[in-house]
Amino acid sequence: MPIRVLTADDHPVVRNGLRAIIANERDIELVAEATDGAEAVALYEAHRPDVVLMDLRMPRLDGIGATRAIVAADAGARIVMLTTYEGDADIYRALGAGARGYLLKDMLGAAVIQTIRTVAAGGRVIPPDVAARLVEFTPRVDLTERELEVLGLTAKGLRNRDIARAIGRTEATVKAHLKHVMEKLGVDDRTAAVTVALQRGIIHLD
Amino acid sequence: MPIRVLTADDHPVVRNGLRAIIANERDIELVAEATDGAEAVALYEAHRPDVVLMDLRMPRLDGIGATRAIVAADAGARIVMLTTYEGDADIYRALGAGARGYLLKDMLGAAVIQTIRTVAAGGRVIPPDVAARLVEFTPRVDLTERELEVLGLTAKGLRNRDIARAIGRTEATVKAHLKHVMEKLGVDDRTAAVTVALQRGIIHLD
DNA sequence: CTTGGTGTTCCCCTTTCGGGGGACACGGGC
DNA sequence: GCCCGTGTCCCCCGAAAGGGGAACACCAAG
Repeated sequence: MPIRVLTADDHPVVRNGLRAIIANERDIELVAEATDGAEAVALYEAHRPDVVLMDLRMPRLDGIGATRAIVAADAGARIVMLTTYEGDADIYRALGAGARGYLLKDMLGAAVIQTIRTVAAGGRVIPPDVAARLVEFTPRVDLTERELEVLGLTAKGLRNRDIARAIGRTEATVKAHLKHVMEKLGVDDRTAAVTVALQRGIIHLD
Repeated sequence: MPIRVLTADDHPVVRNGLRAIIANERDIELVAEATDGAEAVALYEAHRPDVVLMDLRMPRLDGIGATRAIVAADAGARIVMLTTYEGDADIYRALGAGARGYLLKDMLGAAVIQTIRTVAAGGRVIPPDVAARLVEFTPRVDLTERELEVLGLTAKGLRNRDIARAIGRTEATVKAHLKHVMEKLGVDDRTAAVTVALQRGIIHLD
């Protein structure tokens, strides 16, 4: 029995590429292709594939959300996040959501196939080459909900006073949160806090 | 005689996808695949393809630089930038560098084929659907070299004083440049200047 | 040649930030 | 019960940042 695979990516070119890569393997069968996270969840339910190759960035529902939804319904789901490197935070979140693997898009087709087989067999592919090392050198940073909220508003260019109004708190509170954020990120000004958080995937523009 | 095409993208998955899309067309031939900008320039010289499908973001030399180099050597080169939307500034730069088309990666394979034919025939494909509109609503912003330099250092989290030292000018000068940047971008603080510039592709992290 | 625009440079003044603390309430975990 | 993380708020003060001019060089157009 072949390994049944579902792909989820909003770029047709990427879907085509994965289809082409999989087509060469006799024992791997592409059962469906989703174009966004919501569709991925629906198609997973409909086909119950052995492995899901999921993009992180998608419309409607992103890869993290789709992974959470699928794993919630089927704890045994084998999902591989296949994306470009967008910061260590996304890796933590993907694995935290239940992903069994994390592949970078600059890997060769052979690596994709290899990963599908490994994950289908119940294994995990926590990038031994790339992410693993990056993760070693970048201590994990956990911001609280409030800190994340304040940082997000800071990224929009709001002043402490306006952030305070936005969240219904005093400016002193906002300053305290931002101070903690800067400490955790190891920087000493709001602009650096924002760019570092963006690089590490802790926050996103949009 | 078939339309001879060269692709340039650092993601194997994407190259596979383009190869698969092109393989279905009898009159289009994929003559070579580059994995970065420098290779694209070399392969262009070696094969002189009719059309180049070029990614914007690549190692060593990016799509803009590769386009400039190719066009400098062959003014008649027909290059299509094929990338995800990363701000209007990149579109301006790509077209300014000599690209004949600008395709978004979320377009269907048919659109890619259509574009190849149009550009091969000497036409231009300035995205009639996406970029065109976005360009209408986002007035073009041109920052001077100095302003760009100051903004870039600001994004790294440097203080005005340190930026001043870095470029060998006084802090007052840096503040003036930054003030102009904020005016041009329509914001009133450095953090917003950075995030807006990032969104529009005027500057990049890394 | 003179005008006008652009890019660069600089200073003064007011507002906002960042860093050093510390305080108190609430909740879960040991 | 006690501790610790989280969230809230406060003070003080020096350091940055933002806003409003303004001078100068340069180049292109009238």
